[in-house]
Amino acid sequence: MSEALRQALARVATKLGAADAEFVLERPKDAGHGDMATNLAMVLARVQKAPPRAVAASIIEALDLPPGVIEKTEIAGPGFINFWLATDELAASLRGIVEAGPRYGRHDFGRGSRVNVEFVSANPTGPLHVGHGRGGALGDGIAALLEWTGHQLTREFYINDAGVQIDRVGQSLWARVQEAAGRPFAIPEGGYHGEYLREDAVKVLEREGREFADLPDEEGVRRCRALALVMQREEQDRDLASFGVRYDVMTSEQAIYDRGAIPATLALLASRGLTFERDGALWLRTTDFGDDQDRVLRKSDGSYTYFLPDIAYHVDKHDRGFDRVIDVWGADHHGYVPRVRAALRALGYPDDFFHVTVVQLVKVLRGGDEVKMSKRSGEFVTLRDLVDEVGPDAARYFFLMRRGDSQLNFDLDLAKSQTEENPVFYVQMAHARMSGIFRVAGVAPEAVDADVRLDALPAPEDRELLKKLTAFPEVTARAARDLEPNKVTGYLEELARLAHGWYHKCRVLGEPPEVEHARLALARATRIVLANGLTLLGLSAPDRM
RNA sequence: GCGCCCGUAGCUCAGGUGGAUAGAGCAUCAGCCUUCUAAGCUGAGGGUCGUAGGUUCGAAUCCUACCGGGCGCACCA
Repeated sequence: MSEALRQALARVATKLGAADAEFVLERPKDAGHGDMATNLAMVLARVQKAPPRAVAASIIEALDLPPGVIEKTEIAGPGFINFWLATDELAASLRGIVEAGPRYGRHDFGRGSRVNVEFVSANPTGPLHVGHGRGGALGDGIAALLEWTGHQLTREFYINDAGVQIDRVGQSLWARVQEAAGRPFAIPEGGYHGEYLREDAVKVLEREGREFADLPDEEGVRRCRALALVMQREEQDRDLASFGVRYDVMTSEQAIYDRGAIPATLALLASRGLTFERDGALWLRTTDFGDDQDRVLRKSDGSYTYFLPDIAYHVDKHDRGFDRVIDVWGADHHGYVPRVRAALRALGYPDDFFHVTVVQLVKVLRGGDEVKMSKRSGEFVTLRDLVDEVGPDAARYFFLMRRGDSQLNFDLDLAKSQTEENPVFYVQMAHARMSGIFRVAGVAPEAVDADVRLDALPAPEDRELLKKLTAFPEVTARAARDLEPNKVTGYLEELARLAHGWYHKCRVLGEPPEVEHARLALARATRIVLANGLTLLGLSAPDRM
């Protein structure tokens, strides 16, 4: 409903000679300011060199809208124009929600755009921790938002299976195999001391036989490296699946090497004159593209830095035809952003091709105290433990409800509590209550048509709730634009609050037939929006709790 | 030392890209309600938007400096 108004205002701006005017059309928090308000007059006042309130009057004069949309306009404050919508317009919105059903809130403005969202991408060296969980929830939420707005989307996981770290896991696992066979052993320098490798070693001996431990060290390490890789990947996939995250593409770093992409990328950079030699190493001139120092691609000992395969990987994504690539990285990698951006800029990719969303660290709280990550005690660190304790819905919701770039306090007690203070519970309960009305009435929500007159909704709560429902498409659009799923959780909490209040105040069943029918339609629409929001975020929308 | 992120009510956080008297939830206080699932309603108190300057009709929002917290700063991955 706001779209028609927005377009009408844009037409007026054009007529007044300011076609590119950037104005805001918003829903005022103060009910006294109408249903919609715009600052267009104040924006135009600058160009027109006229008092804002006078400009506002001429805007209203020039506004051409079909009849039955706006009931009243008003010039207020320094030059805001406030609009009150006609009730027929709201009734039409109610029908629109019910007709769109599960598609309500979707858009197609992203049509034709191919986007890749890469997230988690944990090293295959151990179990996922809570930070990965946050990256997983956020990456998946961003992906879902882009899908809802019509983008063609690929969810991708990058496996760092080629580096030194995986070698060290292989050595560490081999040591644990020796331990499990009752032999002297030593975890190598820089190796992995986690308990999980002990368990893996036992599995290895079960699967491969006791004589596996008798292999020469070199072969044992080599085979342990491969086994560890498979086992850790399986573990991670299982954890991600129980968390509701699935991928379209898994890309192996090793495969990029095997394909010869490394020398190819090096040649590409060199042919463009972007590299130079110094102190026996090969450098990329990233300072020409916004980095604060040049970066080494090939070390003086002839081996490559991690930077080069990373460039090759992004070149690969570009060559696969994506218009846009979004990487979700942990805060500990954010210093790495400028050099990758510089490299891609150097290759001539558009600036909006590459976007990094950084997730800050997660602090887990129990009983008000921080749960420390402790290797010694093996205390609660993994995503699996978290999901086992609070469930996948609460875990996802808590990771999503804050912006990625602020630090997150994950309150375990709150996440588990079955009270209104717990936002997940609160939102899901609102959905369950809407469902409960139909259960008691003995009718399916789908059987209730939305062909109602709005005068049949007598309470101000009816109208407030409906107005909130009509804001949902704007929320998904804005959340997708900003890549911020927390805008959806925030909206759902506001909607749930209104829904609970409405439920409490406005009786549905047993009212006069016209009122009962209209409120059933409103309950149906509310249930649709709550379900769509929850589904978008990868959460369940239970009918009873 | 340098770079990036953050700093808004007692707590946790919003704040639609510069607009109206800075908002919500929780907590506190005073009342009410107990229903289609108890997880609701009304009101009150609570703020130097980290600090100081600047930009302009207008700044929590943009710029500069400083303070505090976090992360990073390799020919590591």
